Amino acid sequence: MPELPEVETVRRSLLTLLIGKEIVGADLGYPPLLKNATSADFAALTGQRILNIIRRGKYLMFLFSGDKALIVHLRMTGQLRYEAANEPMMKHTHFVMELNDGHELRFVDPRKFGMLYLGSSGQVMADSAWSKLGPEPLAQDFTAADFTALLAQGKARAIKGWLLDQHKIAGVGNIYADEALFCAGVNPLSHCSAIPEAVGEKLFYCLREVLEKGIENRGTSLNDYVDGLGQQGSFQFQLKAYGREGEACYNCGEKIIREKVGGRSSSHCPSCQVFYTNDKA
DNA sequence: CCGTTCCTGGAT
DNA sequence: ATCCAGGAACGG
Repeated sequence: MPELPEVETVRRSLLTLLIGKEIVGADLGYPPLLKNATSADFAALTGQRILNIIRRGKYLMFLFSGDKALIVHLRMTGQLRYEAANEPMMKHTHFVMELNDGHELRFVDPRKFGMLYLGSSGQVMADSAWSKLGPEPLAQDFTAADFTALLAQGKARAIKGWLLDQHKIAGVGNIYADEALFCAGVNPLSHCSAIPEAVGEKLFYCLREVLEKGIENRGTSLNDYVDGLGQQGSFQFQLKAYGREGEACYNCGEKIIREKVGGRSSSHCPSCQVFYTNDKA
């Protein structure tokens, strides 16, 4: 489940390996992944050089010469792998970009949930949800005051669903949402606008902390996630809420429980995560 | 705003 | 054999 820290780790792991490389062949084996163009368009990347890789939320954008760009969203099980051309192709490899260094950039995605967009950088931002994303939680000019002001606009919506809404804040998924809420002591069902300002600020700093620690630890590898070189992260060993159902809370010893919030499983401590509500008792 | 859907592999 | 994981598009 690649979220912001995992996607950023993939970006960093690929960056120096790919910058300046020329694409000498491009094959899209499963065309439905490419949402706004054809496999012939994909093949036409041949001859271009890779200029940069940037990230916004959980989206990666590869910038090529010739004013071309490719947006890749890994969704649940997508992997971008830099592999030697003679390495056996993994099952569920859906695109291959041959490079002029004897390697290939391969996209592997068992569940085929991934999304690709191809075109000019302006086009791919418009065709994907890139341009509709909320602020980057780690951006230096995004402040606690900005965050609490946005939070207040969430009104009676459950904070968990709000954190997962990419239009509000970019890059947060189920794991880091649960971790941030645990860190801040906020129940996932809490109403956004009922969260006291000081607690909202704490949530902001907690969110940043778990995302930064996630990046420092090169991501959370629970099921499928690996970086561009196939290496696992280690943040799964530092999780305090996500996936700890039935285990003792590190703060109070109470058992962590899991319940559905907005259709998604949510792990939290029933004792030290406070439920803030707009409803009058 | 919420629920449903996409898809496969792993757990039960 | 059935259920579940869940990011985001889509429909209501």
